[in-house]
Amino acid sequence: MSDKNFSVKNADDSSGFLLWQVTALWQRGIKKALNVHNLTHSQFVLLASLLWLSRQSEEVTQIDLSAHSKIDPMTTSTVLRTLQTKKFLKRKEHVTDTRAKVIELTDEGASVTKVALKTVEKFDSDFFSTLGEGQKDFNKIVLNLISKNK
Amino acid sequence: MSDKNFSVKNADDSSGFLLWQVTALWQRGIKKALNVHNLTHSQFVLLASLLWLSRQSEEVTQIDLSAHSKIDPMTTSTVLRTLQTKKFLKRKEHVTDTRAKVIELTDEGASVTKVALKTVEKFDSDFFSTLGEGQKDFNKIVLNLISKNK
DNA sequence: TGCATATAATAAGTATACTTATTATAATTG
DNA sequence: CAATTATAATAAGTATACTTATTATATGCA
Repeated sequence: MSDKNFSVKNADDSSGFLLWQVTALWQRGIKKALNVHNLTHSQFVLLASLLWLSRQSEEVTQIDLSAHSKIDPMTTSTVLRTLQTKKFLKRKEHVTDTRAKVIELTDEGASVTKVALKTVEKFDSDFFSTLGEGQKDFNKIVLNLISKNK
Repeated sequence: MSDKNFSVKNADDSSGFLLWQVTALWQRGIKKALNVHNLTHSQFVLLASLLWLSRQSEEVTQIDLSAHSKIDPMTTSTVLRTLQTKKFLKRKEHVTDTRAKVIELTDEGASVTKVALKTVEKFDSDFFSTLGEGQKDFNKIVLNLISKNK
């Protein structure tokens, strides 16, 4: 069963493959959980980012949202327009920077986001519950990976 | 800075958000690394799965590849046709099950896969090197998450 | 055996996620 | 202050990743 083409005996020894698989599993779960709110995961992330950033700043732009959510600017633009169509947010002209758009949650958008936050937090709580106290270690490891690879 | 809508003080305490972010980082890196072979990550995963499964079985079908790679059957179908166009594999009629297609690597496909495997292993080795000996723990944790959530 | 059920593949449609290139405008600096 | 450089947004194009529905065929069991 050994093969010089593969450095590991089986896929379960490949951190990359495992990371990819667990994320796919997590994404499918989140997708189903958010389905009841008629939101995709990216839509939710941008809404939650907007809710978060709106607490500090009056004028949240698309690039602010892209930076905070880590969703690339083009995708951010596309998803925000979808969310505008759904009437969850408004995109206005920026007062001083005419290149930029100021994004604001509508009342409905804020409301949906807050409910969806509970859904996602519940899902995550369940998904990672098997880690128990080890969840803190998991977060530390992943944060380390992120900081070393960005 | 506290807000009853958010259960955590910041996004760095959310395992789900962290998982999503590190995977996005990993995916971007893999994408760039595989770019020199003119392969996407999904294409690579299916090719590597095919190389792997071909060692055990004469007749590897699309559903076999889907199950092994965890890529859903529809996406598997689409990606395999792209790989067929690239002449990296052939899709033949199954002898006994006429619903199924038998997938076989071409010589070029096998060759590309083997080189790409080295590229991916090198990338993963670098990406996870910061974990040091902790990589085994990481794999264990992730395997646990996968088995408990599937 | 014959039929209900399961399975393999895929068509069509929606929504990311990325790339490169473009437009418009800001900001910096010689 | 004019010229260069950087930035915000997005058009166009490619490739997943998923959903629901369909077609064809295989399989299990009464």
